[in-house]
Amino acid sequence: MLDQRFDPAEAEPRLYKAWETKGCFKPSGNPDAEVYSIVIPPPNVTGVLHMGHALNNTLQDILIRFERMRGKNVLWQPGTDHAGIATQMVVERQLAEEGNVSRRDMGRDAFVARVWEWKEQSGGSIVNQLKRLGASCDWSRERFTMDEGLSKAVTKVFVDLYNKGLIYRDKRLVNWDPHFQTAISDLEVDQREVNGHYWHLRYPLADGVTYEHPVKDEDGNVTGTETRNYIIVATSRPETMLGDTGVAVHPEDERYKGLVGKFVELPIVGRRVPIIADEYANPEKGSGAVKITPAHDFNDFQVGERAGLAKLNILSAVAAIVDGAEADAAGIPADYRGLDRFKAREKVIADFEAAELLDHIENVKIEQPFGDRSNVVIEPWMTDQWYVDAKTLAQPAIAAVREGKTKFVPENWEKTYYNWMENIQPWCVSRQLWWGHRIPAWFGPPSDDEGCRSKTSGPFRIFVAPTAEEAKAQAEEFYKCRVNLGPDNTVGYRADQPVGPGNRYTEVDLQHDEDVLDTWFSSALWPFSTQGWPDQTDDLKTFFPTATVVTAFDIIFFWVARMMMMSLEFMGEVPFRDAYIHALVLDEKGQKMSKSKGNAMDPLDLINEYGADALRFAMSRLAGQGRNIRLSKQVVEGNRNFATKLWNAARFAEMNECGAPACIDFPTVESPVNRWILSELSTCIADVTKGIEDFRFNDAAGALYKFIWNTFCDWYVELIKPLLGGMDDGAKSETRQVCGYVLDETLKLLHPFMPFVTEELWERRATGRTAEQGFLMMQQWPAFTGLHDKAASDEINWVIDLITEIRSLRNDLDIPAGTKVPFALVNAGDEIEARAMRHEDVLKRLARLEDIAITDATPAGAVTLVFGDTVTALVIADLVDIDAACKRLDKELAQLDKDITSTEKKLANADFVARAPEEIVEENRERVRDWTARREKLRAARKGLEGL
RNA sequence: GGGCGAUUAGCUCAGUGGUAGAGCACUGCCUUCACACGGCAGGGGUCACAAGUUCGAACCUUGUAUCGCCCACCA
Repeated sequence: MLDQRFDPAEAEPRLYKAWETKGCFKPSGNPDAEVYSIVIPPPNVTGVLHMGHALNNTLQDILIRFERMRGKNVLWQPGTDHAGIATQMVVERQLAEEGNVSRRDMGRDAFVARVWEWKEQSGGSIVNQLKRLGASCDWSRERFTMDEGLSKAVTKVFVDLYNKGLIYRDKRLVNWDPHFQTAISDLEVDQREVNGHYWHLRYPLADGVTYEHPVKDEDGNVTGTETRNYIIVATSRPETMLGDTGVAVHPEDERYKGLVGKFVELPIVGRRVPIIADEYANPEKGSGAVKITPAHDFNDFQVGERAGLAKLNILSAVAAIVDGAEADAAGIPADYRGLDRFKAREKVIADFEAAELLDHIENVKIEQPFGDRSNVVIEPWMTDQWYVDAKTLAQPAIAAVREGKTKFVPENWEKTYYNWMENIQPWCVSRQLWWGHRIPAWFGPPSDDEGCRSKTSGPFRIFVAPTAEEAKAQAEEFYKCRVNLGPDNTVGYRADQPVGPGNRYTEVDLQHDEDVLDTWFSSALWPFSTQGWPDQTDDLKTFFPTATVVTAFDIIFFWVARMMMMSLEFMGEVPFRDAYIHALVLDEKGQKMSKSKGNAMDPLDLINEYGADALRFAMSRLAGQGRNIRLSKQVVEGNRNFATKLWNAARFAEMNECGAPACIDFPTVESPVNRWILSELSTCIADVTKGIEDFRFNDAAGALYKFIWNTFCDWYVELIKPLLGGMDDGAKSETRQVCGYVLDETLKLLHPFMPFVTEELWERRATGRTAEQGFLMMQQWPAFTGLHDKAASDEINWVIDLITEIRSLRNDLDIPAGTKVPFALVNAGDEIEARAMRHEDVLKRLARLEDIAITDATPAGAVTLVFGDTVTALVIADLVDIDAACKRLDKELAQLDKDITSTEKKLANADFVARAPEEIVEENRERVRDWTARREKLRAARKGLEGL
């Protein structure tokens, strides 16, 4: 006997373990079956399950369980991502808490060993959390982006791209994160609006130059000019003036035209820098004159390139402090050395103020770049980094989507994809971290006879190879001398080797690049690196390309686009046929959930409280395409209630011995109610199947909710109670079979969404089921082989409508629920009378009727109920509230009058009749006929009431 | 600055040319033998606004307003 409720806390872990132990998550390996594979978006190894993961993996699990039940050879490939910055951060924090030495004191090898240790001990707890959610990944194949195999793939891709000229080293401005002390890619920078200032600084003009500057009154009208021996520039970052190498004005700006070609004398550093004309200067912004710091600003960099200005690094590349070799050349005073950039800012302002060169300060909101993980202001920096030629790789990736080889769902994300891909910038892939894939590049001294492969050649000769030994061999071949592999952790290279005859070195030390690759570089290979590439494994042949990738829109650029590029380059194929882009999970107010806002809901809390099924179904029902999901506790609770409802339906079945039938011979089913529910089931199967196929999870879940609660529980169960309690053994047996069958089929349909409660019920309903049939999750997906019996549907819908009408009337007339009322059909006709008699028990039971009489005249003291246009039925009651009955009729009559009038008006319109499709016109005519007939009957009933 | 999306019942959202829908919340009744995590019955909307196309518009077109998000080099 089933308990009154499902206990998820007890059942879910037990069921999950049973599935996993029995190997249910492994691919079937059936060579005749179609293959269906998904690679999980690898969560960070440091990650904890959040709502986004919960949604993302629920949707994948639905697809996976669905296709598995459809008999496909299914693989859901799991794994985690080494997450360079995040992981390094976690371990460094741990070191600090334990009072240990810092990473730098520890040294690279020891630190990396320590991270691995952390990973083995505490990494990947998210895997267990995914199991709580019910994710049916094949964990025996779990991968990690820093596995040996995946690292091999990463190295190969880097080397190959380098050899193809698609990876190169370049010195240009990068987004420098001063907190983590590494370069980051454009995507890892968030623009945030903050309260800031424009400092309007006076730069004295050199060589005694002066000019006339317009003076404005308070209303902005020019009232005259004043003579100035300075030019004003506005800046939100005053400290960068230390690295200024120019001042730009717009060529058409009348105010400054005369100053182009002149110089300013830069305060503090005393450097002469030119005033140049450049269209970048916007006369409307600030003072119209803009200071140019090419080494610390992306715009200025380009202006500097055009004007041939020097690029002076004034901040140290180790921390955001004023330092570095070039600071000397820039003439920066000694008391600025070692100052933090913001301290330097204060000092610059103070110095300007002291020199009476600070014109004024303006309070403004400014957009500032922040590191998305560090949350500190990004410093644009001139450094040598590795870049991927994304523009070249993007072309086939764009074409593949245009040709429909990969489809985005919903389609509108293709625009976002194109937009980004068509404007893609070089991808900076080197990171100054220790945790990650070390870049397979070795530096040697430059040679005179051949420049190195980087765009700006720099002082290095670069050897890129899969292993140090191969790099060494390359170098020996190149230098024609002895080559040593330099020790790790030494910065730079030894170019101080003696040069021999013929301008050749006699001995060379190679230094392994210190940097590691962007984490997303390895993620981009995930669909094929997890399957054994670069080896041509069976898994690779079987499961690549994958069917679908499921991810949130904020990952399109980071991951989806890059998988497309890498996959097309190295596999010559798209990595997935469909990219399903789902929404973000927001809180009930539509705010993005975040720890700092304190509005984050923990999926594990919800799972503990309501069960994983409830959370999964809640999200599925809300997962409409193109919509964000607003989740609240209340919604999850509602879906837990749904699970209880299903559970109790099964309990009802159990009490009434509705077991699991071996099979149903549909054509032999006799009872209309059973034929009706089988028809409804067919429709439900079609809707759910189509819904999942089309990634319309909310439609599929909605169809199930409606079928189970409204159709099965509210009506079918009630309608069959008389049959189950009746004397007709044939009907009873048939009903038990059909009820059991429909319930079992429903469990299958619901299983991808609510795997636990359905599996539990399947097991508990095992009576009559053979052991070999096994788990519900391994059952075959229901096919559309039920039946569609229109006559049965018409009949049962008639019964349902009649019961509803009578209940409504009873309610309006305040007839107590317990009171049984006599009921009569008046001149209803043979067919209707027969139908009513067939369902006499049900009608009496559900409408709470005393009896059903067949008459040809309205009984005395009765209230008539007009049901449909052919049936006149009536309710007899001793104490009827006449006023209430009249009111009810009047209300409906008023509505009918309104409807009839407006429809008649429509039909009187010649254009409508002439141009609208015939069936629409006929539909309207029929409507008027029905309504008019009904109105006549209602009017008669109204008259009858007045006589009481 | 560019792009995308949204605006339908108190709330969350379906509905893409033919009589406005669901869930939750709300109101009333009901401890009826699967379920009070329940049942039955209700109330509640000029479909943001304006113009246009059409016999007919929540739906198509254009514009406006408000909100949200993404991208973009921080004077």
